[in-house]
Amino acid sequence: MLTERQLLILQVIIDDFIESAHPVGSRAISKKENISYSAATIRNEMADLEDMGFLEKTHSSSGRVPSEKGYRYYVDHLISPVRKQKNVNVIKHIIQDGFFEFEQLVQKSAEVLSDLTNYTSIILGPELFETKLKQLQIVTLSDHTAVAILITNTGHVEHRSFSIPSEIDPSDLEKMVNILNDRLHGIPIIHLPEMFNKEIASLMKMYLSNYDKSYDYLRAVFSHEHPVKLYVGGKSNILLQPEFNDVEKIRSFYSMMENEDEIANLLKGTTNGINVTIGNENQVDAIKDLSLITASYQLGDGQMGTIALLGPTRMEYRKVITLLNVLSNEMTEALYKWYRNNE
Amino acid sequence: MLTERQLLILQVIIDDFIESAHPVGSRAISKKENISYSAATIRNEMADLEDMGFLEKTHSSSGRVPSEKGYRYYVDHLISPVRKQKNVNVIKHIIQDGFFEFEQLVQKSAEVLSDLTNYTSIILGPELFETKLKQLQIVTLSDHTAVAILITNTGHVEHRSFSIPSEIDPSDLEKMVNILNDRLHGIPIIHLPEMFNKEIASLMKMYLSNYDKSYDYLRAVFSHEHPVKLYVGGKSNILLQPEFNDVEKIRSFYSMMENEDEIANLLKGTTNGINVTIGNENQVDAIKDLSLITASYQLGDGQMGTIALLGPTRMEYRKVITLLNVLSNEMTEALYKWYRNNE
DNA sequence: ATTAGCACTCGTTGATCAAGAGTGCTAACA
DNA sequence: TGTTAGCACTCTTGATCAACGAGTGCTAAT
Repeated sequence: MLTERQLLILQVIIDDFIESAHPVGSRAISKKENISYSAATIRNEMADLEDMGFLEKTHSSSGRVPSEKGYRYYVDHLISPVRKQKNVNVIKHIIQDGFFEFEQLVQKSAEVLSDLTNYTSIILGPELFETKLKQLQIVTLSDHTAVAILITNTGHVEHRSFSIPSEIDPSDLEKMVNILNDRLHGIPIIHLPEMFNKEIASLMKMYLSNYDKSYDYLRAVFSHEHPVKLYVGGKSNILLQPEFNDVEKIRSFYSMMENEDEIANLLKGTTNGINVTIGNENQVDAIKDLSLITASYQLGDGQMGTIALLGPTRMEYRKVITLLNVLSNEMTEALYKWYRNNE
Repeated sequence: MLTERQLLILQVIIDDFIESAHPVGSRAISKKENISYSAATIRNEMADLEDMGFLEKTHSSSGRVPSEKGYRYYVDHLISPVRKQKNVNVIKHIIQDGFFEFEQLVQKSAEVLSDLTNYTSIILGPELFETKLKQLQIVTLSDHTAVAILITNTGHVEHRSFSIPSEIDPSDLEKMVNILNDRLHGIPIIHLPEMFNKEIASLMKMYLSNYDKSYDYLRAVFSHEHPVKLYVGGKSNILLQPEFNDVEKIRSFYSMMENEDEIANLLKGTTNGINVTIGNENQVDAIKDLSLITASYQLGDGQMGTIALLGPTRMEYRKVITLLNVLSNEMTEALYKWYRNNE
């Protein structure tokens, strides 16, 4: 168990290191306003904290650096009650500025978040558990081509082009759309793939040429795996962090960020509320020396999306957690207002 | 005027430097198979080439490095007639593998291009000079919200959500859509903004609430400025180039790449055919030490898009030019087939 | 329990030096 | 006259080393 004083010292050390990125020594700590002990005393405490695994040295006679365990303790116990930040108003302002589309709101939020923190922000669109198909439309562009448009009750629109075999009569196509609309209207998106497999496939086979591929594409549109869209902000902001002074690190970071699947994996399985994973706590290798903070937002009827910030383990946890809290609440509220009338 | 021998030496030096990224010395050149002169002779020629501005030294006793003028001459005169590359087949294969949508084709192409070269690829969607409005649809999601969908004759789909004032009757909305469709069908996209200003604005004012913003958004959709979409591939590939061993360089590169407007600016005003701009020939500051190679592709009736590769001035010009040639031709052809029937 | 003092450790910085790559120039050569 | 061998010179790179400073751990005094 940690004493009062150890708690204080640990907190001050981590705060200092988060700000300066330099190992912090006993003398520097003893000079802080709220510290009234001599450097020697601090040294003893630091040695103890190191024995307990909260601190580390970079070399035998260096100052101390928080270990992952240290950060973990800091996040769990030492972050003082969230106090108002100036930035909060920025976020509120952005969100309440009115928006006309989900995408807009999210993209903007991602950028603001990254600018406020200099970390990389990732926002995962809501998983559309309960989104329902509102309407399916097929617009023919010519005798041979058409575009299928799928509209959900939340205003999400997906579209795919495909070609029509020459044997087919446009009226047949129309008929098919009617049938599809009839059978699929109001069906939760998540159930569309089954519907396809069971009932619709045979129908499509009759009417569409190069059935295989058209089928695949339409299936992809309907599948709930696919339309989980990713919004990333400030990928280059993270380069401002001194941790990224190594080209090799930058490379591995960017090549991970180019792989959407991997990022989606990162955010998968995040629970409600704020969630912090530090360094090796992360499952994905590429970010084992980074920290990820996620927050979820709700979409009216329980659908969930995720906001996240990715930065060095030496992260401004306090600030980030506050911001994510505010943003997720604001987003939830704004989206609630926006969608509340949608069936 | 350059002598035969100087030409040969210049070419060999640039080829060597492009491959190795190291300043090349006289001894190394004299050892090449197709060179039968001694190092001393080469040195004399190199000094002359330097006097003429085709070569540079990194310091007083270093080997030579091509100057921008050198690269320019190399690109204009020394690139041997394009010979078949293995990679050509890769491209053909990708393109001819069939595609169902423009976006898919383009995104895939961008990735392949970047993978084949280890440079960053940028593809600018076609400017839709002659694209015509095929259909406009408004789907109501609820009493208060609706989504407008705009479909062009090329299968491009844009959509925007907006809110409906409570005073409006759905049938009125329907009426409005009918009117809009009536007036706008077949109108080239490029003319839509005027149409809006002149005729449609007053119409919308009657029917839509928060008219100002809805109007702005719909206008943005219709405007031809906006839908010039950008596809970027392999942003992290460029980090493999030894030129990018400096964190500051990487930062400036990435922050430019995050700014779509700036990239669009880069590619604006490119002419038909292949175009190479080297280093300071570029107008945009952020890439004054890079080279940009662009190629245009056609969309059936003369609409034009641009494919580009961005890399260090020490670029494999020969290979890149070949690839861009092939790809732009293949894209033009594929798009021609794809769109040929669209009205 | 705290702290002053001190010896010790280790990373950083800057100077020095040798090796190596490459040049420019001169003089000899075909 | 064009080409080449030879050599002195330049500059970068990498290694080595000493001085320095920040910081620690430990001991002894308060």
